[in-house]
Amino acid sequence: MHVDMDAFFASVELRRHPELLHEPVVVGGTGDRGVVAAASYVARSFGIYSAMPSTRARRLCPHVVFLPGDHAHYAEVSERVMAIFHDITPLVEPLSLDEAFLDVRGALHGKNIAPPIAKTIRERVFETERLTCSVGVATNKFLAKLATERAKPRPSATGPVFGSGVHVIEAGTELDFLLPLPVRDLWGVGPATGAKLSRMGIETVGDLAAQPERHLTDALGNAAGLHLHRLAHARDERPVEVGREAKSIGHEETFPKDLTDRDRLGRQLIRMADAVADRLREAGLAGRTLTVKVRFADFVTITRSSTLREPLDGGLAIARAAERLLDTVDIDAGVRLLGVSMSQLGEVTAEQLSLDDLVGRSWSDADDVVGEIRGRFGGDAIGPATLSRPGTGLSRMKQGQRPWGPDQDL
DNA sequence: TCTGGGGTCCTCAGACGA
DNA sequence: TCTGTCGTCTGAGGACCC
Repeated sequence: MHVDMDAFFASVELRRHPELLHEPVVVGGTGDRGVVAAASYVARSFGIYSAMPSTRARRLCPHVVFLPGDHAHYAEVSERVMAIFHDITPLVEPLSLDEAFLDVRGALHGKNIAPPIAKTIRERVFETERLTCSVGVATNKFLAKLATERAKPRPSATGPVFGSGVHVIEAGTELDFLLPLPVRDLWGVGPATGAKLSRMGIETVGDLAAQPERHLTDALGNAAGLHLHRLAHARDERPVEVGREAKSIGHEETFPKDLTDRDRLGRQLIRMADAVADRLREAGLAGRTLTVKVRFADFVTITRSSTLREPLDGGLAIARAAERLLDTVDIDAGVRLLGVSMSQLGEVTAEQLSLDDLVGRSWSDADDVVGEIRGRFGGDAIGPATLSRPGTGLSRMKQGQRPWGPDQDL
């Protein structure tokens, strides 16, 4: 079973701003380089959809109401919704804040009671949160996700057209549902693979299913070819996975204007390293592989990475290593986006220190103390001195504070 | 039309040791 | 000692997802 909240961020905002209920509302980056994170159904009736550049959304609907978004609040709501799912079954695999897979086979006791369970979930979510969700029921994960799409409300000129909110693909009817769909509907077929398949004359899942496995692995590579061949035959044995652990933690930002000044970029890098270190420490993790990502003015994107002998979780250590990587990059063309991420994560055992302990200790110890001070007095209580210089216009930025593009100049 | 941010997974090439 | 092969690791980049 797959559950997906309807226009989640936008719906949460409409709940807080009922006066906007009949207005086109978008949650996303408000600046020229922002994108739409979620569009209300009224906004969708103007042709606005997620991931659309904010400038284009404004052109399509000049009176659209842009809201900057509140990631922390959405996370809280998400947690409560997930708790409702957990009341139904312990086998819940969240995919993002607004959707999850549920394995309800254990609740079936030999009977197909998934449809009533789906109905119950919708009712409970609406009763407790005043939010609607759509549910797909099928014999495996990817079909359940496709079923959810069929259950979703559809935007129209007069507002959203709500269906039953639940779509069930009965066992034995999987291929009837699947084969007529456009191949682009399959999980793993994006613009690039879609274009490649189209050049091979493959437009529908049926076309794909008719291909020998070898044709697909030759054209798309081993993993993607096998994966799509299986999906096209409605085969997906992936279990609902509970408690998946993060494999990387990173932070990246697009600047309102391209940067060419090395010092300014360096300060941005320190700020991002600091944000990543914060999140690593919160999770009790350290990373061995550091990656710096640079996107130039022409949108060409490169990464430079380095695997370190010792795992890092300190802001200063990460920043220093990141600066060494940045120094290998020619930034004259202008940098549009900069990012820092850590992977090869492992647990660390934290050691608490006081400032008095710091005399004669290492920078990693200082990072621990910084973490503790922020824990007690808030995230802005302490930070790298580089970021406090008058005139830098910089402040510490945590995940979600500017998640959908820059709002104003640096 | 001009493209965010946080991720995951895959491919490929090169280095290196057995 | 030299060569070839294989597996593994690393680094870079691409594609995809929400």
